[in-house]
Amino acid sequence: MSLRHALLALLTAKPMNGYDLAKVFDRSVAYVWHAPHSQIYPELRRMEADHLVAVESIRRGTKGTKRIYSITETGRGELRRWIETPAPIDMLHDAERLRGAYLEFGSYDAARRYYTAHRDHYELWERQWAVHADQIAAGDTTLIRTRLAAPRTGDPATVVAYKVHTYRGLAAQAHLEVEWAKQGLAMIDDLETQAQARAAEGALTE
Amino acid sequence: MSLRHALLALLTAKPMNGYDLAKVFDRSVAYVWHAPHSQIYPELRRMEADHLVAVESIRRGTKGTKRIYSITETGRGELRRWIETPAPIDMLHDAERLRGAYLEFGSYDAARRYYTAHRDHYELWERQWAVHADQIAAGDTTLIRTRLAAPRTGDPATVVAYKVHTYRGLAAQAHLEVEWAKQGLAMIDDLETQAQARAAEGALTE
DNA sequence: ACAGCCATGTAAGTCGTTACATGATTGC
DNA sequence: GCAATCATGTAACGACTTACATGGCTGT
Repeated sequence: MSLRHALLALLTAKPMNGYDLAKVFDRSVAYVWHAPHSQIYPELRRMEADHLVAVESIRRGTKGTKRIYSITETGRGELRRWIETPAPIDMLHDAERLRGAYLEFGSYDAARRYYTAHRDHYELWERQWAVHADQIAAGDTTLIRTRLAAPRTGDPATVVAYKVHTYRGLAAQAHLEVEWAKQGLAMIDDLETQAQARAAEGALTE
Repeated sequence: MSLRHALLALLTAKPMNGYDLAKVFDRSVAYVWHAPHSQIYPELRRMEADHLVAVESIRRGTKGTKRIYSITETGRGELRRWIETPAPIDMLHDAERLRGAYLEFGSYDAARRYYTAHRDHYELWERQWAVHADQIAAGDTTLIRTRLAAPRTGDPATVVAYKVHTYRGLAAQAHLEVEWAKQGLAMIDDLETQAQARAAEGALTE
């Protein structure tokens, strides 16, 4: 139900149609939860059926309609419930780490490619998360400004602080990932030279 | 396809039936990738259909049969391909972090519950990952011993090193999560007292 | 007129979750 | 005889992915 709550959270800033929601999503929530528009549209329909959002349809040309969603009281209640109710942390499904634990099935070069890609990936995300945290801290995105200006938003310092702490936390995690990958690369060099040394010794003994 | 590769990796140690595989899974791969037996049995059937594993059926009572799976050459090829081929890192779906970014929809106490649960969760996992890494480093699990004794296992030091580095990495990540949660708890105290101070000031001014 | 963005979807397939279901063997 | 554990599944549902599909509006 994460997508649902993410969309509700965005709609507390202001009413939006699916397209705008998808765009705003990509520049905010997507830093923790990715979703393509093909998932957003049907989810909004389901949320409408569950009365979490209300829709205003606007004609567009002869056939098309633009659907503007706004959060309902039921929707706000669901957001509150979502945070107030303790939620078990999901079971682990770390495909990346799984590959990392079984690199022995490939060559040393494949292992190097793995760690290099890992390092590059998290170097990128470290920057992105850090920038995003700074932007929120500075009130420097349209979304956060709209959100803080919206009625019934609680203490602005609190709203900002939770997000900043989350994204700085992610940046710190990413930093550790980068360090881990670099150590991995050094480790592979050691493993390979040691394996070669043993192979050479074995050849002499034979 | 992670489950598939995890099962193949386990079968390089020795042939096993679904039940044993599920048990061994829980004490090894499950530290990075969770799967219940209800997923393992059908997956093994599919892997058989794809010739990644071969089966020996053994009668058991009048009706039951025990199915012992072993990895085929095709299966070993698939493991190699899995590691040799660069794989894109999955899109982010971090439900826990999403909740963390939107704690403002609940009370300060709900936020405290969130961070407390987060801290406890990762304290547990930090210990588990660290212990698991140590056990592998010491060759102290049945699986790793069987694996190292199995034919066609490569350099034992390499096999062990990849896993130890992975699990120590996870332990380090978990440690950071714990620190992050503790900082979160301190942050909430600050936010709440500051919000109360502002509320009191507002009351005076009115 | 054409490109680029606005706008909304559907469809097929894969993977994972939770709950249900059944029977055999072993040790006490 | 009974409990624990061995052993193997099915079913319904929910969530996510990738690809396909269609048409409107806007500026040059």
